[in-house]
Amino acid sequence: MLEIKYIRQNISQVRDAMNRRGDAANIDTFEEIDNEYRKILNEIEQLRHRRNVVSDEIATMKANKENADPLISEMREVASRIKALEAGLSGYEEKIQEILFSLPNIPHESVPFGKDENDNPVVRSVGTPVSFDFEVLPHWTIGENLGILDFERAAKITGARFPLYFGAGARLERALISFMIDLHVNIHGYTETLPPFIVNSRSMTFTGQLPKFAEDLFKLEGRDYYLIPTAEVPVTNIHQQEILDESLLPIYYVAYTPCFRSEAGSYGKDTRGLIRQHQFNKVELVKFTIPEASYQELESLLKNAEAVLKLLELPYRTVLLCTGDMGFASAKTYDIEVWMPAQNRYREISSCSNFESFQARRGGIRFKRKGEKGTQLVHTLNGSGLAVGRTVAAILENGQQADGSVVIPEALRPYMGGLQKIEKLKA
RNA sequence: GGAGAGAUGGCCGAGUCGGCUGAAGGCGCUCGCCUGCUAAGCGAGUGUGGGGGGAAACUUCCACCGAGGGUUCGAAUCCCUCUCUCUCCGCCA
Repeated sequence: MLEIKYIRQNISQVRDAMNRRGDAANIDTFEEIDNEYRKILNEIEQLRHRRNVVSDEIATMKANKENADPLISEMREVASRIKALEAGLSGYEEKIQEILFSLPNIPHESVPFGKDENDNPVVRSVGTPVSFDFEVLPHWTIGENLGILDFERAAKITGARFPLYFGAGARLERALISFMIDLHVNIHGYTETLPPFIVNSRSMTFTGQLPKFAEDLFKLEGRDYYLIPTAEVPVTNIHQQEILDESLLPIYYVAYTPCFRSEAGSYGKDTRGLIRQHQFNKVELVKFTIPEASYQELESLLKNAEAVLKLLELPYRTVLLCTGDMGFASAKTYDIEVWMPAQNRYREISSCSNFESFQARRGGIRFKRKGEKGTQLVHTLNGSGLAVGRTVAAILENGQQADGSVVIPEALRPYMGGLQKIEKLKA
């Protein structure tokens, strides 16, 4: 959410920014409604002032045993007038709230203008895709052949887009989670957290999933509870409505959680394999920082996420999302894309964003500087470090051998009980 | 699930015949003074959001005592609903 004061004072810049993101419709109605709102509010405040003054007079008159009846009957009318105006005002208030909640963040100046993912510049490419001298198989085939992935049975249990792992596959998923968390905790200095996997609508609103993207979420029937689509939601909300001491910042959290997404509107996309599931595991990095440090923190966050791929020896590239491809709440986002041999292209495996004060404003996450009065909003950042299911897919495809086995990256072997390659389970 | 208690400012904590309480007091914090020694003392200041005025320091008005309604000329104080927290009992991984 943007600051209403900022919008009022910089209406043309905001309109410009919304245009760059491809939607400025709300800004025009905002100006109109806001003016009307302030007009009414002004009238109400004058009446309230009058009421406050006269109520005091009534109090003193009563104390002096004087007759205050005329004033009281006058105030009776003032009160009903106020009530009527307030009823009208709340409509405008709601409308303004609605617009504020629907406005995306303003892109940082370093974000290139663009329409969609084709306009995302590549920042760097690391590692070289291996060339195979046999027919490259997609990870779902590899996994099914090895007996470690079973989408058919998963569909029986639940439905489409759910994973079921066996044996070394299940172990691989678990190993990756531990490996990633250990790396981020021991080497990168993050604090491990294990948050709730279900959150209320307030938390969803603070991080930006609600009210605009409700259709992407799974909601629990009859309750104000949602399954989290990412650990970003519960972890960022750890500090909602708090005033943090400056000395605590920056705060780094790493959290493993399953993620649940309805994937509405993506029918037909990535129907096979682990790429697009209703439930997947992810290790997420979240930072809270002072404003002036947030962009350098974004760079280090990105490096932290990339480090996972480097250690797993998976080829990847990093792209900077253009204005038209960025997420709603983000001011700047890098995507990390891993090489998927069977698809012969790079696929997103991490997304690292700086939200600046967008989430902090919604969630009331502030900090206090020593020696200064007042509080300031923190900047929040997060990034996947990494999406685990997609990492499994990448390992299966990049590590596949002619005989159908899959070589496990060396860094991961200690987490696999020393296993070097995954071979077909005995039937 | 049953029975109670409670939600006030950064923190602790007053505040029930509704009216100079935006909120006593304490702690913490900031600035200044004092003090020659990591302490103590003294003075002042110290919530958030919004509207208006001012270049600014600042000033003025409105709102906010868990949330939302209601009663009233007037509510932190009375009534209703909800949420959350805590204690005891039961149940349970």
